[in-house]
Amino acid sequence: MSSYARLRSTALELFASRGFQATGIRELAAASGISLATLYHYMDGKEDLLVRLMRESLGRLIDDARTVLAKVNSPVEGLAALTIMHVLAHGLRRTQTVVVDTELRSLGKENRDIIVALRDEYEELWRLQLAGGSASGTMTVPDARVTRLALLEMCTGVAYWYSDTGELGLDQVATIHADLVLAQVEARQEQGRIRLTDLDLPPITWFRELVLCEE
Amino acid sequence: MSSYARLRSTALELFASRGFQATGIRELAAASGISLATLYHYMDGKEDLLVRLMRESLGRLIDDARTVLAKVNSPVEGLAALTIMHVLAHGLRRTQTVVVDTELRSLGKENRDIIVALRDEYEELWRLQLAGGSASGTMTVPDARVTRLALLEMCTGVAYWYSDTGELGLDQVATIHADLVLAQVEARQEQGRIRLTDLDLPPITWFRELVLCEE
Amino acid sequence: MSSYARLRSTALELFASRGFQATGIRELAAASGISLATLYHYMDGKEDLLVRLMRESLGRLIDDARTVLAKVNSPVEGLAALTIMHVLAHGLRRTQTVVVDTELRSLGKENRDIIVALRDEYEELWRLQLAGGSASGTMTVPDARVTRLALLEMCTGVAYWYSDTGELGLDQVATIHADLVLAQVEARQEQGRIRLTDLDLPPITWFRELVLCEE
Amino acid sequence: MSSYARLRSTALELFASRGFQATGIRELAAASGISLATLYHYMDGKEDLLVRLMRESLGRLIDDARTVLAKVNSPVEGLAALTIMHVLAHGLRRTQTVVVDTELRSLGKENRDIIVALRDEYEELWRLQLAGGSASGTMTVPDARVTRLALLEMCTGVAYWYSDTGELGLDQVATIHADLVLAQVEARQEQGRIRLTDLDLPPITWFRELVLCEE
DNA sequence: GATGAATGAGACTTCATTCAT
DNA sequence: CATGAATGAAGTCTCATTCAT
Repeated sequence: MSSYARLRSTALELFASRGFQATGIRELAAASGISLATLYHYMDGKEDLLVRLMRESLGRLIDDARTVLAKVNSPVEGLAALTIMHVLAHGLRRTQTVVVDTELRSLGKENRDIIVALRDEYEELWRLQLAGGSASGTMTVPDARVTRLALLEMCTGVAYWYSDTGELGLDQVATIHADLVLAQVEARQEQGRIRLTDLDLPPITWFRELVLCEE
Repeated sequence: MSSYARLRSTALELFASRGFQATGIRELAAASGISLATLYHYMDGKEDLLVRLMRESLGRLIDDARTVLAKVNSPVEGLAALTIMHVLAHGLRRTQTVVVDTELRSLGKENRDIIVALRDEYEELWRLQLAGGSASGTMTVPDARVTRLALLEMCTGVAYWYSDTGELGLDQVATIHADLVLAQVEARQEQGRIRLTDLDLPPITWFRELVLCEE
Repeated sequence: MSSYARLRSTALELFASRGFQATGIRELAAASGISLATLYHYMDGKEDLLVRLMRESLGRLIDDARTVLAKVNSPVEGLAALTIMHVLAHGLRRTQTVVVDTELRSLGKENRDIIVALRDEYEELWRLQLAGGSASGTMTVPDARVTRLALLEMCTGVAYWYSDTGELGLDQVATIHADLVLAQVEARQEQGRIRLTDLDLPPITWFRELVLCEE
Repeated sequence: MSSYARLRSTALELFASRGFQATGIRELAAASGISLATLYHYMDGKEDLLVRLMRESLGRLIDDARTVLAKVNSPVEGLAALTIMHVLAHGLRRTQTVVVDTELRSLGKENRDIIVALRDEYEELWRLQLAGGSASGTMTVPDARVTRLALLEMCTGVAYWYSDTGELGLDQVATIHADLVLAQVEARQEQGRIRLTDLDLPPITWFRELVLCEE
C-alpha cells in the first residue's frame, strides 16, 4: 500500500470521525506513517486534500449511479436501484460519504462551488426518476423537491447509524430502504402497489460488487 | 437582552454554521459583544458551553414531544404529531437542532454519554408509536429499528436544507413529511390508507406556537 | 478565627508550599473561605499581602532575637541562644520563615529594599555575637562574613527538611544545631572547648514558649 | 552556539533569578533569541524543560562527586573533598544548582519523584563519609542525619549569597567551608584535630577544572 | 522523495484587578 | 462588609505552513 493510499484512507478516517477542523496535520502525518514535511509532497494544503477526497468520492457516486441506471427500464426501477446503490455506498464507503456530507462548510467558496455542483449533478439523477415516475403516473409525489430531499436524507443517514456488528446486514438495510422509498412514493403499476420484489433488478450482490470495486 | 442570552444565541449560530471546532472563542466573544475574559463568567470552557446548549435543546425537544403526545389517541396520530413537531422544531430552532445533530463528536466521552442518553430518551418516544402501530395492525413496519432511524434522519434533514426564502412554507414541509411518514408505514384504518387529513390533530398553528414558545 | 486570620495563615501555607507566583488569588480566596472580591477588603494587592506577611515575620524574628539576647552574658551564649531561637522559629513557624526566605525575588524593588533592610537588621545581631566572640578570643572565626552566612544558611535550612513526624523532636534538632555552631566557631573558655551544656541558658521550654507565643 | 544551548542557559538564568513560575515562555523565547513556536521544537512543555535541566544538573553533581571520591583515602578527606566540590559547583554553576534547589515544588508528582531520587543518590555519598568517619572514630557526629542535612544546607547556601565581585574569591570560600565542616564534625587523627591543610587532597585548581569542565 | 528546523498567527484559558451594587 | 460582573493582559501551547538541505 503506497504512502498516498495510506494518507488517503487515514485522512478519510480522521476527517469522518473527528471532523476536518479537529484533525491536525500532525495527527494526519503520524497516523499515515509519514513525516510532517513529506505530507506536503502529497498535498498542496489541508483544504486541497479535503476537496480532492470529496471530488473523488462524489465522482465515484455519480459513476455508480450512471452504471446502475443503465440497467433499469423505468423510473420506479431507477429509484429503487439508486436507493440500493446509495445505501450500500454509504454503508461500505462510510468515511468518504460522511466527509462529503459533513465538511462542505469547511471549504472556501471556490471549492464549495465545485463540490456543490457535483452534488447537484448526482441529485439530478434522482430528480429525473421522481419526475419520470410522476409523469407516467407510477408514483405519487406530493412535492417533487421536498420528496427528493427527504428520501436522500433518509438514505444518507445510513452512514451515521449503520454498524457492521448489528443484527441486520447492510444488504437487508438497503432492501428495507428501497421498500420504504417505494412506499413513500406509493409506487404502482396497473396491478397496484409495487414492492421491491416485484421489480426486475440485478441481484444485490451485483450492487455490492459495483460499490466495493476498487477502481 | 442579557449577556448570557446573547452569548447563547451567538454560540448556536456560529456552532451551527462554522462548526464547533472551527469557531474560535475570540469570534464567540466578539460576536456576542462581550470581552474574551467575560466569556468565562458564563461558561467553564468551550466544551461545557457546547454541552449545555445541547442539553437545553434536547431537553426542550423531549418536553415538546411529551406535550404533543398528550394530545393524541393512537400510535398513528402520535407518529404524525411527532413528525410535525420534529420538522417544525428543526426548521424554527434550526441552530439548536443542527448543533445537537452535528457536534456529538466534539464532546469528550463523559459529556457524549449524557447527550446520547437524552437522545435515546427522545427516540424512545418515536419507538413507542411504531411499536404500538405495528401491534395494533395500523402500520406496516418492515424492521422497527431501521424504520425509526430512517424516519428520523429524513425529518431531521429538514434543518439542513429548509430555507425561509423558498417557495414552500415550513408548515407545508411539515405536512408533507407527515404524509411521507404515514405512507412509509402504510398507515391504515378499517377503511383503508390514512392520510394526514384523516387524523384528528390540533391545527398546525398550535404546533407552531408550541415549538416557538420561548419558555 | 477571623476572616483575616484565616486569610493570613492560608496565604502563608500556599505561598510556602506552591510559591507566591504559583498561588492564584482565586485559590487564596477559596482556601480562605471568602469571596474573591472580599479578599480585596483585606489587602491592597497580592504583593502587598506578601510584603505585609514578610514584614510581620521578620519583625517577629527580630523581636525574639532581642528578647533572647537580653538573657545572655557573653557572645558565646548569645550565639547559642540565637541558634536555638532561630531553629525553633524555623521549625514552628515554618510557613512564615520559608516565605521570607524564598520570596524576596517576587517583590518589586521598593518592597524588596524594605525586607532586605529588616533582614540585615536581624543578621546584624548575629554579626555582633561573632565579632564579640572573635574579639574576646572565645571563638575562632576564619572569615566573619562567610562564617555568619554559613551558619545562618545551616540553621535556616531546618525549615526545609524538618518534619514533626520524624524520630527527632525539634528541641533536639535545635540543641544539635547549637552544638554544631559552637563546634564550628570552636567556642572555648579558659578551661577549653565549650559545649552547649556548659552554658547557662534558659531551658529550651522557655525558648519554645517565646517562639510559639501568639502575641 | 546552537539554539538549544542558548535556550538551556537562558532558561537556567531566568528560572534561577525570577523563578520558574514567574518566567513566561515568551520571555524565554525572546531571551533565547528564538521564536515562541520554535521553543516547542526543543521542549515538550515548560515543566519538561525544567525537569530536563534539573536532571542534567544533578547528574553532573553526582558524577563530579564520584570523581572526587575516587581521589581520597579516608572519610575525612572524602568529606572535605565533597565540600570543596559542592561549594565550587554551587558558585560556578550557580544557576543550575539554584534551580534544582528551588524548583522541586514546581514539578508534578512524577517528575518530582525522579528528581528526589537523584538528590537522594547524591546525598547518599555524603552520608557514607559521615558514617565512615563516625565508625572509625575520626569524626564526632551528634546525629548523623541532622548533621548531614545541616552541612548540606550550609554549603548549598553559597549559591545564594556568593558573588564574584566580593572581596573573597570562591576558592577561599570553598576552603573556609571545608574547614567549617571539619570543625563541625571535630575531625581528628591520633595527633589531634585536623584542618584542611593537614589533608592530602588535590589542589583546588584541580577541583575548579573538574567543576568547570564542559563535558 | 524525503526531512528536521523554524515560524507567525492564533488556539483556549487564567491572571490580578476594578467597580457598581 | 460583601459580592457578581466585567476586563485587559498575559498565560501555555498548537496550528498549518515553508524552506534549506
